[in-house]
Amino acid sequence: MKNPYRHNVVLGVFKLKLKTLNTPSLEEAAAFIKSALLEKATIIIIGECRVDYEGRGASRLELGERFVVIKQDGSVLVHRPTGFSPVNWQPPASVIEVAFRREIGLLVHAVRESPREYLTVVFTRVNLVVSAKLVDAGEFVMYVDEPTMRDVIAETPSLVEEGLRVLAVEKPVGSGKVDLYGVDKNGRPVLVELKRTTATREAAIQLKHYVEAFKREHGQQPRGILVAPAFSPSAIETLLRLGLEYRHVDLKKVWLLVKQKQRKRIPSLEDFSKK
Amino acid sequence: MKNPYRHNVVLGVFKLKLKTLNTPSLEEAAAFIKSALLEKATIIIIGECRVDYEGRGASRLELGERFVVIKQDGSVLVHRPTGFSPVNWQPPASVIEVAFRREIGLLVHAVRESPREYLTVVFTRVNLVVSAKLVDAGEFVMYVDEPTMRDVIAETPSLVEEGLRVLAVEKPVGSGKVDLYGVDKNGRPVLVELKRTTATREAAIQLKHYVEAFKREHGQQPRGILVAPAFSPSAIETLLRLGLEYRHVDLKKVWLLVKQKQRKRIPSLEDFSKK
DNA sequence: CTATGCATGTCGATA
DNA sequence: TATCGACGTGCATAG
Repeated sequence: MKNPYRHNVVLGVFKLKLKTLNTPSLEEAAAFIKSALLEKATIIIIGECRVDYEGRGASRLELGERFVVIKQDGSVLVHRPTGFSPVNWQPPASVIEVAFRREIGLLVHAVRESPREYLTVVFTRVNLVVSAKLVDAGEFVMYVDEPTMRDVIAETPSLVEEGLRVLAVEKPVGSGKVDLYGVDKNGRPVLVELKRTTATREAAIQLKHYVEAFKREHGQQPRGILVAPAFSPSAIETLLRLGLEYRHVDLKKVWLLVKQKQRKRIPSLEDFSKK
Repeated sequence: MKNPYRHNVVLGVFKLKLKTLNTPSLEEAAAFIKSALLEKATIIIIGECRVDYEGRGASRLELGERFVVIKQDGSVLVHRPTGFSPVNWQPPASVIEVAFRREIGLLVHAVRESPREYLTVVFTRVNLVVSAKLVDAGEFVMYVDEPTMRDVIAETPSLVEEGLRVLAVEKPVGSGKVDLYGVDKNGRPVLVELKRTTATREAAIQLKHYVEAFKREHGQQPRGILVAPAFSPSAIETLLRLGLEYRHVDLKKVWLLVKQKQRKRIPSLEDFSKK
């Protein structure tokens, strides 16, 4: 047989280089995957497998149908048919070995140093293997996130309080950095801690830490204001108990200001959805 | 043409039901994916795409080659050729729509309510589509995690301190729960906070919160002990400043005790790896 | 449903 | 390399 792979198809040589291998024997699959690893391709394996992991934690996954992804940087993902998270994985830069063992099956072994971790996938059946050399230089921009929110409020401090003047962002205080530092209309120092999502008790405690560190370092008691779109009950209880303040911020207002700054309008997703 | 799909292959009907579609037109891909969605299959699309997201945040990903997974429960993952994390995603139970638009391309639109979030993938080229009905009832056991560590130490408190008696696990204190509550050999109350990984300043602050809440509720100052395999410098600094204690715990010892309790030995991964 | 805390969290920035 | 804090964190669990 000239070609050791059944149903082997090579497509789009000049663009995405992609190969598929349908219903191979485990031995054929092993050869195909080894070759794809040498090419540093992204590999997707669909079939029936068991998974063992040992490292920072330890787990065992019994037999079932899943798909396994080996990426071009050595990361490995084992995905079940439901759920966002992979059930098992190995981070980038893992060393990957593939072997066929007659008595066991197709082994995909990923090892990582520091911390030392092992992931072993044992396939008892392979339905499909895909190998693809993906080229992806597309820019990724997250344009509504915590840094954005911080910058917008730094430029428009009235969103927090009238008369507030912001003097620094990410000001080092103690062993950390407070999001915003400024003075209020009475000239009193103000520390602002920002949360993009609902603020928890932890955020209140974090702010308290900054307030105390500031007092130790500057000998002056600053106001501490926690700014967030919402607050958990325990956050409010803790804030009041610790003598701190809080302000709601309307994320929609922040977004509006962000979009005003961005000249080129980003098309709404509604434009794509049907009426 | 009887079959609207080129290179359509149906395999393993009695086991994993899998179909592939090679180098389809965008229109063919749309039809194939719609059909697969009706079957509630796991779908993998490999090709060139752009991605927009808007919801809790907002992002745009420019053109590049990726693979997109639509799982049987409505979760969507957009993966670049490197990295553990998907660059974009939609959680389970999202509503998915697929459409072909001559001027735009192949649209995969995933919408989620509460919070309202949109994900739109626009394919300009599709190299491969895979549809697979995966059946996965395999049990997943994580046998070294924080609850395990807590239970082991609860049964063997000498790992923390000689003479310590544990009276409660997950004891409610204030608005949270402390991992272990007990009394030392002198009858003084002890609160133990456990970390499975290196303890940070946050962990120390969390423990302090429990100690203060306990004092408020019981009128008695308890000892607070942070137990972890390692401690960051700022954690130690904070612990000392707050009058708290810390103890190293050897995870290997904990594992040994776990494995002793588990009668059936879990096979080592070394058994699979070559000599 | 919200609130809370763990996670093999991952990831990026920084010292 | 280790530490630190954000994350569209996800996720289970308790109330």
